Amino acid sequence: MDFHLKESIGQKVVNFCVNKKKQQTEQTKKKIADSARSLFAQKGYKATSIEDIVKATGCSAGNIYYHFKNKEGLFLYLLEDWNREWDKTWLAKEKLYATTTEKLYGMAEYLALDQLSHPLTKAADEFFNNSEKAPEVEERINEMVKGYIDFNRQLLQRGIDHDEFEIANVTGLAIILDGLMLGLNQHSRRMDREEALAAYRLAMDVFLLGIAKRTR
Amino acid sequence: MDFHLKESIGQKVVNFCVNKKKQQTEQTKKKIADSARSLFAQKGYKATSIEDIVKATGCSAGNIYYHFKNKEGLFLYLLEDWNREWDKTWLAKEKLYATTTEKLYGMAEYLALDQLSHPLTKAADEFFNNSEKAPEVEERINEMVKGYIDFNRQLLQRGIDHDEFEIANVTGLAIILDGLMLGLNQHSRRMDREEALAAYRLAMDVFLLGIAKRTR
DNA sequence: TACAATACTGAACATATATTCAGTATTATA
DNA sequence: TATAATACTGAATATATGTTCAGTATTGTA
Repeated sequence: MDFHLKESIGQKVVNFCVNKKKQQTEQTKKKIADSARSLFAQKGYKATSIEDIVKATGCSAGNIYYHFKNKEGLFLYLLEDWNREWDKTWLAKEKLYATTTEKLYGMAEYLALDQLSHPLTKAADEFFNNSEKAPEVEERINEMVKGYIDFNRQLLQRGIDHDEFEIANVTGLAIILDGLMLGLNQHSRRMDREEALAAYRLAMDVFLLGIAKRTR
Repeated sequence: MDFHLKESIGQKVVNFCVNKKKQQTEQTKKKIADSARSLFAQKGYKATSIEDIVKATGCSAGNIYYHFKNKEGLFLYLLEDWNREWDKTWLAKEKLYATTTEKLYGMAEYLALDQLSHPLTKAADEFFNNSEKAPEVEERINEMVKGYIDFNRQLLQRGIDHDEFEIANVTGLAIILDGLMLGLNQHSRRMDREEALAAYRLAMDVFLLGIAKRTR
């Protein structure tokens, strides 16, 4: 209405206007991400087409490619988003456990439930194992795997420092722990909630007994 | 040369002729299976096209469909062939080990090496996790998984009978053992021979300590 | 030799599906 | 208000690829 107002407030108005575009972008990006996540979870990576996402979001194919580099990029975004979410949730949850042993049981429980409510894991497996990916994507995946291993390694190291476990090869066991969770995840798809929880707990029982301090 | 000879020998000649066709079929089927196995192992399931197999074998697309129902059927054939091979090899190997503990270490070692030399596992994972499969195929896969679990269950049960382990939930542990091997398999793809062997051995160390009889 | 069954060919079919791009609409800037 | 930047459209592109089928060649049968 009054253009002098615009100038008098200056930067603030500009920021507001810029934000309106940023806001729109964020909103659209989120809408695409949410639909895509749900579809990937239901149908898997390959089986979910851009067309599917177009139908689910109501926005055009071109718009998806405006916000994401390509299908791979969209999926990577979801994976990284998921990792961020995990870090956040875990950081809050971790404090509730006193010992590393308790933390590991807590992690197992969370994984059991997260995987059931969050079947993106299935699509992730498909994506990780699919051999037709760009080198940069391969690299990004390697980093993610390294991150998971490192997470376990640090957890186990703290357990050693607190005299809970007796471990010589920490990295090796970090890999084994990840492998155990990874393998169980596949089996948990054929289980209901209670079975999955029991399986993860049992796995952790065995793992912990396997690395427990021995009484000589 | 002499048509009377044909008649005088009778059934034998007939069989010989029938065999010539059967022989041809077997030979072609094997050629296709071998090429396909190698391609699936290199490129993965989805990434290997019928066209690829056509080029590798030198026979036509139609011929592949003459011998196998479709691409899924061809892959299932390879999986079942692999299972048969495993059963045979294991049956021979198993006798060399006295205790179940030794058998489990033997199994781990074999899996570590087999998976390296036999990267069909990667394609198998892709295939198992792919959600676009016919119901009958799904069923066949479920049976295979059941078979793997049952194999472990029997192995563990024998260990219990011989007082080697202390296990309450045999089936649960059979699943965990399979999951452990499955998860390790994924990681072993990023390892060389020695690393993989060490990882599998360490995993079995932990697993066995985790289910060992306790001294009270 | 005539007929039947089996083994095989390869082009055509059907279709799915990631990606681009010329153009339009909306919003920011001066 | 004019220009630039950003957000978006949707049809066209490009192409890959599983599967079929009419027809041919080889082998078995009587």
